[in-house]
Amino acid sequence: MLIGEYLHTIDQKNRLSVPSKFRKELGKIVVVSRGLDKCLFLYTIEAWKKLAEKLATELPWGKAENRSFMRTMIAGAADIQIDALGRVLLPENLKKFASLEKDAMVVGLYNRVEIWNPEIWKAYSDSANQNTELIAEKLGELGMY
Amino acid sequence: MLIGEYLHTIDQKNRLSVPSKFRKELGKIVVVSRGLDKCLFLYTIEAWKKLAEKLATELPWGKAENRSFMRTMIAGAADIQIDALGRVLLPENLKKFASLEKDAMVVGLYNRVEIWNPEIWKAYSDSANQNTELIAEKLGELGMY
DNA sequence: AAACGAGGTGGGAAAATGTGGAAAAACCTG
DNA sequence: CAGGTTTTTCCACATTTTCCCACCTCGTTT
Repeated sequence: MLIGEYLHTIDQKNRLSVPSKFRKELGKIVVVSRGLDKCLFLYTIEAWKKLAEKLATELPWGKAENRSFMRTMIAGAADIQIDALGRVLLPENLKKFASLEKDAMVVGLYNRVEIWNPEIWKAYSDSANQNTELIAEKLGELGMY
Repeated sequence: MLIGEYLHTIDQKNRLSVPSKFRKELGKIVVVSRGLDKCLFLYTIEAWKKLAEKLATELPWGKAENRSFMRTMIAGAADIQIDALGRVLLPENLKKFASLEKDAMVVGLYNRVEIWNPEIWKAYSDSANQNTELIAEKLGELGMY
């Protein structure tokens, strides 16, 4: 179970430490792809295969936006080996896609990890937190109170 | 059943004692997440997994508000091991979220624990107590006389 | 009232983690 | 094939986190 926020730095060689709490679950090789909302998605191989299959079988090809979504997710993906010290090497194109520079916010989302530019993340989560009623409503729907 | 209010201190290392009465019920590992009204929610790992599973599998990410809610709840949470002396280590981001500094009010609410800044808690419960009529009314609605 | 025990608090030592850089290997190019 | 450049592997440091122990306070017991 991948949860939590971690602020890490990207060094001159484009290496980024994976939070140690995530390493065991992620394994040695992961898949990084373009995500939604200007961040990167990082999956285990298994989770990625499931997702890709779902996309390929369940997403109707008729809609242009679906084709576009699939292409960005799958074509832009790269399988990356986590090095001996628990770091991933970010490809230049993905780094640019997510506006990543010196720092990165690494967040766990249950079955995937997202990598954000910290400033964009802050702006995003600040605006999300202002929506208290929405959160309360959703929590209620889920039976958490 | 988790009930009662306890005023505890957060030490320099961000550790907070869980009231001993709660420990048995909570188990060794808990999840702390952003709650409502600027407090933190503390769940058992089982309760949390149910919620996270629902979030991850049932909420379609097509909708932006679902993604936002997921990120708030899951990324803004932390799984924490209760140490040998019954303390939890609060992550910096959650501490900030709930405006926690030196002291914390730890409150049992039947099936979850809430962690409050004591001043906010006081203000909140004071204002709640002024609404005696409202409380009475709610009790009535629930069929409690 | 002293002794005792349980619960809460604080701090030090040891281990783990994150980061930067050097050495080695692979790659490309002229 | 040599030279230079990039990529990968490895090592070392510093900081953070984790683990462990000692103390203090408060309430209860003898």
